[in-house]
Amino acid sequence: MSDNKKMVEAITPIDEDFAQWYTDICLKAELVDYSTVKGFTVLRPYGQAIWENIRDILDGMLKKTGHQNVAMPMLIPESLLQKEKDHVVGFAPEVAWVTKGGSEELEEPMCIRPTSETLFCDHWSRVLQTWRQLPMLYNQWCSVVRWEKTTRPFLRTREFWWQEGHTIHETAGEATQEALDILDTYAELCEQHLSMPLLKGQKTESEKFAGAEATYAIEAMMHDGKGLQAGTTHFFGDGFSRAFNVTFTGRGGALEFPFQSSWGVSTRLIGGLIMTHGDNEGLILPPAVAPWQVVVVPVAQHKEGVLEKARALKERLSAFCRVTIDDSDNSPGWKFAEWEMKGVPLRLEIGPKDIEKDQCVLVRRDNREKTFVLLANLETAIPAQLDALAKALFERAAQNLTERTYTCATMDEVVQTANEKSGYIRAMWCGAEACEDAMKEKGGLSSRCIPFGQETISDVCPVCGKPARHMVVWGKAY
RNA sequence: CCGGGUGUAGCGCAGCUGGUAGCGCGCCUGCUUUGGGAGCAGGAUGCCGCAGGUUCAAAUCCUGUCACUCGGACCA
Repeated sequence: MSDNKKMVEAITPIDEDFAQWYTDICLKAELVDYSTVKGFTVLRPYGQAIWENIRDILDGMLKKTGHQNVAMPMLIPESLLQKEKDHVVGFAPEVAWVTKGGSEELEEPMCIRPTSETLFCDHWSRVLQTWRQLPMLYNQWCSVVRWEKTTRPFLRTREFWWQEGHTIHETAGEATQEALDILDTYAELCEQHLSMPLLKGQKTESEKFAGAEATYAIEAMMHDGKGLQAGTTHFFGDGFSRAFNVTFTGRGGALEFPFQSSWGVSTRLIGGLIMTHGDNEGLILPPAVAPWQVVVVPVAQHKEGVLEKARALKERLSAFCRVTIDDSDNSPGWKFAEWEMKGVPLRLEIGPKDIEKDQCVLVRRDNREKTFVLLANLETAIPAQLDALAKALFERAAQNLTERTYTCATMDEVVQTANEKSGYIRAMWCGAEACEDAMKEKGGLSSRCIPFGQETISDVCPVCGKPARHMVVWGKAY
């Protein structure tokens, strides 16, 4: 009963100010702290633990499909960055430079990697000799730096943590297939483990990665209807190979250039989790990546035997789930609120009344549903509830994605929908960049992707009236 | 980068017609409590974002700067 005011003060209501609500959660759930340098954040233990869980899942998938981890240098000499033209034009405005070593001016400035294509290519140009070495399927977990103007925790920070995969192949077909396969891997990570439904598709020319021939993306939708590019994969053709003179002797004896792919997902996924699943009580974490899947909260813990029982339970549960116990001096109500803020999927309450009956109370974070469970049944009840919660999160997000996806045939419809609704708009497109710009000007929309599942809404581009070439999903994005 | 807002104790804020800093929460100690953010008593905590300037005197006025935040532009 006591103090709902505290809750209200603690976190901005989600419907009142979504952006502020998001920032509040990042801080109140103790995921991040700001550092003294603009745009750089500290990943606190709880945030880092989520990232490590995401990392471990994806790392396992990548290794299963033959990828190997490597570690590249952090600095890129200016001359190396310059080698691929489109690439340098795309990244030059946002790189940070190192110009001094100790007190000595460097002969050549070096940038802190914004991404490592150039480093991988430089390396391959030295080690690749024969087709027998192909494909090379490399990946690295690292942080990169991009000097962004506007920053927000997880979504856009000047330094962020990610994995970047880089592969080279004998043929263009294999490299393209790699980009598409990894897109599926990302989709599996998001949908199966993060309970985030997605749209898969190809990026338009203007949204493509600097230096790529084709960029593919998974696009998620946040609770407020804005899009989030959750991951991208790229097919480079042999552009980088040629620029960096990466060659191998082919099966026929001729010198050839390998075809290349690269791909990445980052700590931005954590931002996606927050904005997909969170509510007014705080974060809600999918069990697969929750640092704690269950929190044991003893009730009336000073009473004879309660704490001992709770601790024993925690030990028992640790055999099959990630579990912690809150045996601090705080009141039960305080603990409930605190662990809800942190998004722990299941709460297990145990007090004197339960102990008498050999039971406990399980409370689901997403709907606060309480169930009394016999202690003997926990080994089956907990996994079942975690599973049900993961599915419910996915369903809720999928419904949001479906309900907020609108279909428009004319420009009037597009503009009206963009003004009145928040979400994705499916509309046809002729392929001209000018029409993309017009969507931005008139509706504030950018092309999210050309989805793999194409449909024909009309025969013409709503902007210019010329024959339509693709159905594009448009939206406002983070 | 452009525009709005904000920097005072760990958090939220008051003090801003100049006179050397306060409230609530939290924190520490003790006792009582414990099924939705517990109660009482006692206690500790400040380079008032930073740097200059005006003044006998600056949290307060002026200038600059840094950071956070919201919106826009830009952008993986």
